Amino acid sequence: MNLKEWEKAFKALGQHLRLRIIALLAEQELCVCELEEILGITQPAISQHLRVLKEADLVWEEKVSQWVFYHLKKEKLAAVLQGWLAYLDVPLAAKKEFTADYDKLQQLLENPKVACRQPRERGSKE
Amino acid sequence: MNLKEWEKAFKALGQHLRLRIIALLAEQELCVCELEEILGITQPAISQHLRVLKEADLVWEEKVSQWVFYHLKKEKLAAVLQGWLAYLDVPLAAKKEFTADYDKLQQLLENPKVACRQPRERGSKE
DNA sequence: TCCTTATATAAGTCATTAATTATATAATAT
DNA sequence: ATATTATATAATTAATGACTTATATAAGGA
Repeated sequence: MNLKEWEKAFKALGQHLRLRIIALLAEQELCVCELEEILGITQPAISQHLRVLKEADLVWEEKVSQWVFYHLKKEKLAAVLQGWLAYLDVPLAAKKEFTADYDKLQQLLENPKVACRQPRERGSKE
Repeated sequence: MNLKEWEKAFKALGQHLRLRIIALLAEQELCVCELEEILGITQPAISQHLRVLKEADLVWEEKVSQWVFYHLKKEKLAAVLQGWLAYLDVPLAAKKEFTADYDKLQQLLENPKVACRQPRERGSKE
């Protein structure tokens, strides 16, 4: 997982209809026409939401004759969410995508140019 | 937690700058001017992203003289993400916000009007 | 074959979000 | 007081996103 993938996944989750779709697919796989019935929105709207979920790799599709059944990738979803929490426990210095940010932060903390760190040393960096 | 809160939290997480801010605050609390330095974007942009995170209840602010230090609510974030995963394990019938959806789904499954469920009974509802 | 059903994609519109510039507020320092 | 620094809010614009209608594709049934 990298930042871009997490962003895409969280974006996919950040929409009420898609959260509903996920909750429904968590119960069982459903085809587009069933989601249409349940959710009461138009078929293209559903196809588009499903595409967003698929591009975030949170669902997979199974074509059965003329129908397409969508399945939730529950393991993947858990890996994404728990993975983000675990990632936050990695020290900033060890986060590959944050080396530039880490360097900037070190400068700020070590350099007495920054007034907000003067009076009493704040924060956990001693 | 309810659907609206989850939607708001996921929306707040679905943006690369906010993910970066969260990763930085996971290391230690930072004031707006420090985030400005590190992220290299304008101060109002940062304030606005912090507001989104605050409205999703993922950060808290500590005013120290003229500075405002932002802290990550890591426990809350974990509760949101793990809570969503746990919620998905609740049977649809027991999800209070999904009773209408559940009823619709039952109709679909019990009613032989729906062609896609005819050939072989698909899905886990037997 | 032709018609119907299921789904996807395209194009257009409207709403939401992100970023900028400008301004307001609050605290400190002179 | 006045000036400076830090932050927030407002207003505007630009970019995304969601939804609609229309159309394309694919499969099955008459």
